[in-house]
Amino acid sequence: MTYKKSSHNCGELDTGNVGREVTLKGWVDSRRDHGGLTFIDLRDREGITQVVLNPDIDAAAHRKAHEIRNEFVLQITGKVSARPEGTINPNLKTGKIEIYVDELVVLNGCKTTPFQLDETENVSESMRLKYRYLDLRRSEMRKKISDRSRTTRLIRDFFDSRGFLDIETPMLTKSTPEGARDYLVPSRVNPGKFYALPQSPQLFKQLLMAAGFEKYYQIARCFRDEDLRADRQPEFTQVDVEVSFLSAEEIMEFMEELFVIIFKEVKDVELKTPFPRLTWREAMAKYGKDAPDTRFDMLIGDVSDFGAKCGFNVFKSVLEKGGVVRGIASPGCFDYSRKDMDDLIEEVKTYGAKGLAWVKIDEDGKYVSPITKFFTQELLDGIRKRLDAKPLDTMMFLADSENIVCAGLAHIRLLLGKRMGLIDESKNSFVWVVDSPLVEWSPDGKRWVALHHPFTSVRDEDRGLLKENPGAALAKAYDIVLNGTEVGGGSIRIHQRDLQMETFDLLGIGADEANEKFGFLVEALDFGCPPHGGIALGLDRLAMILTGSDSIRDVIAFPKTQKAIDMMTDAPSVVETEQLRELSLKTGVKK
RNA sequence: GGGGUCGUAGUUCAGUUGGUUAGAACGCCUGCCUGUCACGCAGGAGGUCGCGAGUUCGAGUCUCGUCGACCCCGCCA
Repeated sequence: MTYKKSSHNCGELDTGNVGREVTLKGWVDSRRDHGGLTFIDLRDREGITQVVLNPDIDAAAHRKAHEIRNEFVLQITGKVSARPEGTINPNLKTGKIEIYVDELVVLNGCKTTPFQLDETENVSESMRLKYRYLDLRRSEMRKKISDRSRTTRLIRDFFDSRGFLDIETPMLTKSTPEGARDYLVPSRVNPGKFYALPQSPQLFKQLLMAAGFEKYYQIARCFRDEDLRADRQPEFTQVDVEVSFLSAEEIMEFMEELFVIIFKEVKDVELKTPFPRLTWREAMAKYGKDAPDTRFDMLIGDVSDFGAKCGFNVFKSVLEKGGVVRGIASPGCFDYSRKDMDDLIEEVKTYGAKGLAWVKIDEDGKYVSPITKFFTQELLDGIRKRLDAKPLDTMMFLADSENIVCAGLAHIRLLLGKRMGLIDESKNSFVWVVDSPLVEWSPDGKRWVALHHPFTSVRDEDRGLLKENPGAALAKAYDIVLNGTEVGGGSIRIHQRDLQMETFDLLGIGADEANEKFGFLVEALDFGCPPHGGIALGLDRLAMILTGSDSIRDVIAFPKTQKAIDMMTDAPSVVETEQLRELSLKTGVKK
């Protein structure tokens, strides 16, 4: 085999190179054998170049080409030629030229691949994940992974150029009581003790502020041992940011600059700033969730006041128990059959709703529904106005606790919004969701739990509420939402001991426990910790939206399945008893 | 922990009311072909219908169980 240095990649040759002797290396994308003449599309990361094997030019190379199959790895040397008239391929960047091969070296063969690497093939994901290295050769995946790399590059350049320090924080850290389940790592040197893999570098970045670094960022891997979803992996990447002395508003403006750059460079989209701001209460009331998809309207309306005046017992009894009645007008759903409506009812039942009431409006504006008899005309007209419903719409209502009503209607809104074509997929709708409650009541735990985390500061004007009415206290928190997906969240942190201890106390973390679990942080606050705050962006989710992917797995080179298994390596796996013994662990489940 | 969808050739799928030898496309193999680029033409190989029970004269098809992938609820400070 004669090794030769590549002179070009497979995507750059053009008519300007005609006559030159070149060497290319790459994979066989396809081979077209015409007996006398054989064409090979040679592919690398940059593109495809057609090479021609002609027995009149080199008989040996032409003979060898007969043995070549898809995905063989080749080194070819030959002369760049302009393609004959009528054989130019306009779909190829290099379509005006081709290479007449005088030396062909097979660098490696390739077995028949378990699935075709064509773009048109819709291969099952488990097959793709098992042979991920083949899946990643497909141009669609290559584009997604390289767009993600570009995004990462832009993020680093952005922070570096603004004086941020990239500082690494430990991966082997301390298990925290609150929040998600930790991945635990047994300590061999300290039998019976465990590290936790970080759910986020939260505490460390705050300590870096106490250390006086002022501006910190890190592209940090984080781990959560919870069940997976299309947008959730057990290990994921977070763009972690923390700054001293800046207000929430200043941090938001600063982050908007970053989003503007990313969308310009990666998607060539000009974002308008400032992004709209929505209070958490508004988001819940109008969209039913704290991560609203603001690409379309179809807003939820509260009709509890009308419900109280009607004769419909389902509404009245819910309201008497402190629940709410809310509705939404679904455009163009007048022709929905009984079956269609029943299907929608099944949808909302997954969120705990017991049913879904509906009133159709015909083209003359008349109400059609089994429940109209419980309402006066004035009530129905009032509801219709509140929901901005039009002829041929169907108004749908949920009556239940506020949480269930919000979740159910949010689902209906997204489902029908999508089905009715209300969502402009080309839009990139950012919105900041601000002023969220600091805590919410957990009926299960019968205690207050932090909506963000225990280090988030309450608004100055709400400090008194921590004791009087914790549920009404709002936080100095801000979440950034893109097209209905939360892509980041941040807050101004607590930087003084008193407030931190008071907040711990509210969350049921007593002084002793606080000292044991977070003593190092509380102590640091006492040693001149500056006011600080920050944000964490979900890089995987951002890349998912940037690349138009439906699943977070498409922007992660080696993701895990819904059962948190790596189909390629088969992790997690059983380990030797000896390994367990060294770690002072007992053998677990027998296999 | 719960609900749903799916599982048939290497891949993507079709398979009627339970009835003869389970099909198609692409891929693969052999041969022919000097202007193809989804090359073409001729021929060929390829199946434990995820797995295990059951019903039946007879099961890819019906029933139960089980395994796996995906989507969702719970969970994810």
